[in-house]
Parts: sequence; C-alpha cells; structure tokens
Amino acid sequence: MANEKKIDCVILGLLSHEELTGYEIKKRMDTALSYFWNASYGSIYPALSDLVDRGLAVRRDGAASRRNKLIYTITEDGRNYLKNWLAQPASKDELRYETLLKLFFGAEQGEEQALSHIEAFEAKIKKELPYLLSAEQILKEHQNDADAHKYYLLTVSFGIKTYHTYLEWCAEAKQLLSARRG
Amino acid sequence: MANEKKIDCVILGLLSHEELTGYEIKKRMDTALSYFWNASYGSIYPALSDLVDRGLAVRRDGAASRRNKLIYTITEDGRNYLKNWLAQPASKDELRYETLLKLFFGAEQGEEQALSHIEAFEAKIKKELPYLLSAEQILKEHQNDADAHKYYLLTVSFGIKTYHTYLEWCAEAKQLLSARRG
DNA sequence: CTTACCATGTAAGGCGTTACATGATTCA
DNA sequence: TGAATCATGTAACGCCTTACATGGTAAG
Repeated sequence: MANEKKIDCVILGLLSHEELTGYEIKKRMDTALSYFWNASYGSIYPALSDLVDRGLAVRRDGAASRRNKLIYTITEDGRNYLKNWLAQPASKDELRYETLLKLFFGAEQGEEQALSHIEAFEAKIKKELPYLLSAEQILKEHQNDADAHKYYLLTVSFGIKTYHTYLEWCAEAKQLLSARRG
Repeated sequence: MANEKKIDCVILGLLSHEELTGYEIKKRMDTALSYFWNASYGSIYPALSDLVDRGLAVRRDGAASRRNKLIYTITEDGRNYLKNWLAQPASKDELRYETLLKLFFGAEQGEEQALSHIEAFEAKIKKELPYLLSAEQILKEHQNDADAHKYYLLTVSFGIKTYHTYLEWCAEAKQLLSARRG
C-alpha cells in the first residue's frame, strides 16, 4: 500500500489523461517527462501487463489493422490508486550528475580536463533548452484548452529556469578556472 | 575498460585525497557529495573489497585499538584507473524529481494538493540550503589551502545557485496556482 | 547506564537498463 | 527498395537500497 512503484504511477498518470499504447507511453516520457523522469520499454511493457493483472488498467486490441497494437485504459481502481499516490508527499527528489562528480575530483586531472567537462555540460544544456522553450511557447498559447496544461507548464518552467542557471554557472566556472591559467 | 562502475570511481576519487575507512567514505558522501551523489554501506563495503582484489586500493589494519577499523589507500594502478575515468566525458547527468512528477499530474488532484507538494519541496530546499552556504563560506576562507578546494567550491556553487532558482520557481508556482483560486 | 556515534559487513530483493528478437507500415 | 518509424515483448544482468546482524567507544 505504502510503497507504490513509480513506474506504475507514471503510467497511470499518463493514462488518466488519455488511453495509450505502450509505445505512445514511451514517447510521452521521452518528450513531456524526460526532463525529470525516464523509463525504457523493458520496464514499461512488463508494468502494463502487471497493471492489467491488478485491475488498474484494461487492455484492448486496437485491431484497425493487422498491426499489433494494444491500447490501455485506466480503470476506476486505477484512478483511485493514482489519487492515493498523489496525495502522499513526494518521497525522493534526486539529482545524479556525473559531471559534478568528475569536477569534484578535478584536482586529480587538472584544469584543462575540468574545463572540457564544463564545456560538454554547457553544450548539452544549450542543445536541450530549445525543446523546453518551444514546449513553453506551445503551452502558453493553449493555456486554457485543458487544466492539465497548467501543470505541464509548471514543470517546463522549472526546467527552463534551472537550465538558465546552469548556463550562468558554466560561464562563471569557466572564468574561475581560466583565470588561474597562464 | 569502457564501463567503469561509478561507485568504484567515487571511492577512488575520495581516496586520491586521503586514506579513509569505509565509514569515513560514507560520511564524505553524506556531506560533500550528497548534493549530487549518494551511496549506502551496502554498496561501499563490497566495492572496497573488490577494489582491493583488483589491486586498485590496499587495506591495512588501523589496529590502534581493539576496535575493528580498516584503512584504505589508493595504489598507483588505482590512480591510473581514476585518471582514465576522469578523462572520459561524463556519460549521464540525471535528475529524478518525484515532486515534479506529482505536479505534472496535478490536474488529477487539484490545486490544494499541488500547492502542498510545492510547499514541501520549498521547505526541503530551505532546510538544505544553509549547509551548502556554510560549506561555501568555509571553502572561501581556506581557498588557497589545497587545490582540491577550488573544485569542491565549484560544485557547492552549483548547488547554491540551483537551490536559489528552485526557491524562485516555488514562489512563482505558488502564485500561479493561488491566483486561480476563490 | 544509556545514548549517540564509530565501525563493518551480508542477504534479499527491487528496480531498471541494454541487448536481443520480431515484424508491420509509411514515405521517399 | 530501403530507411525510418511504429509496435511489442523477453532475458540477462547490473547496480543499488533496505534491513538485518554485530559489537566497540565516548560522553553526559
């Protein structure tokens, strides 16, 4: 009761908006959720079967074509399960940045390498930021279409704000390291 | 060769500064590294034995007392292994915030609950921030004592900057949700 | 004398990824 | 006709946490 598996909750959360296939669930994760949550097919498909076994979702055949397509819908029990999980306080917010780890041990490697870790990090952020910005744009335009958009926007804003801060930090860090050289 | 286990690298990184016991390694993680990296005894102790088996660290008995105390020192092979890992680009920076996940599905729960998730997150950040600030203070005072301090300071600054941004976001998010009420 | 901290370790199990395996459909 | 994308699933394995199990030492 107390220890809901996160993967179940994420899937039910997505199904609470719309019925989806496993493939579509993966796509949602790779776009809307990827900033703060990820999952692979190897965890999604088994979780879906499990949700059906437990009566939290139902599976039906999307047999419009010969193509093998299974559509999942949340049940009332599923909705209750989700609501119960949402009512509990968030248990774990964790950040695991290998970049910071390598930087922490920078004395062992020297400034050149430390700089290149920062630059790689900066490049990655600069590459991802436009996706968040365009999501924000779209969400702001369709702000009143659905209540869910408001919450989606909140998480996107979180990402944009922190990414901007990351870039500021990169600039400062590079300066601090470069200043000591030569 | 390519896939170094992170736990090994973190331990070797800590041992590259000073010789330590498993218990002390855990303490370092819980303080200096906890913002971006964590590990439990259940992974630290087996990893230490493994490092010794592979000749990357040596264990000796800190037999000053009857107390059971094992001190680990990095070897030259260990240093090379660490350097090799540090030379490779960081492979994964990941953020997994359950708070954002619950917020994303906020439409299912309503504004009251969404607000309380934000408030809990805000409280947690406000509680942790002073530790980072005091670490920054100490590091700035001892800036020239050791080269390693500079890199430690860099990671602490990262934490402080992002935490400030989180708090800004909390204020905005609360406003956005509260404004719609009543 | 008891609480808190120092100190080490194991066993079971959870959670997840990667790689593999298969095949349909669509579009250029 | 070949590439990209849609679509589902399994098996092996990696990595880690939690809970357990044990005991020493210091300070009030």
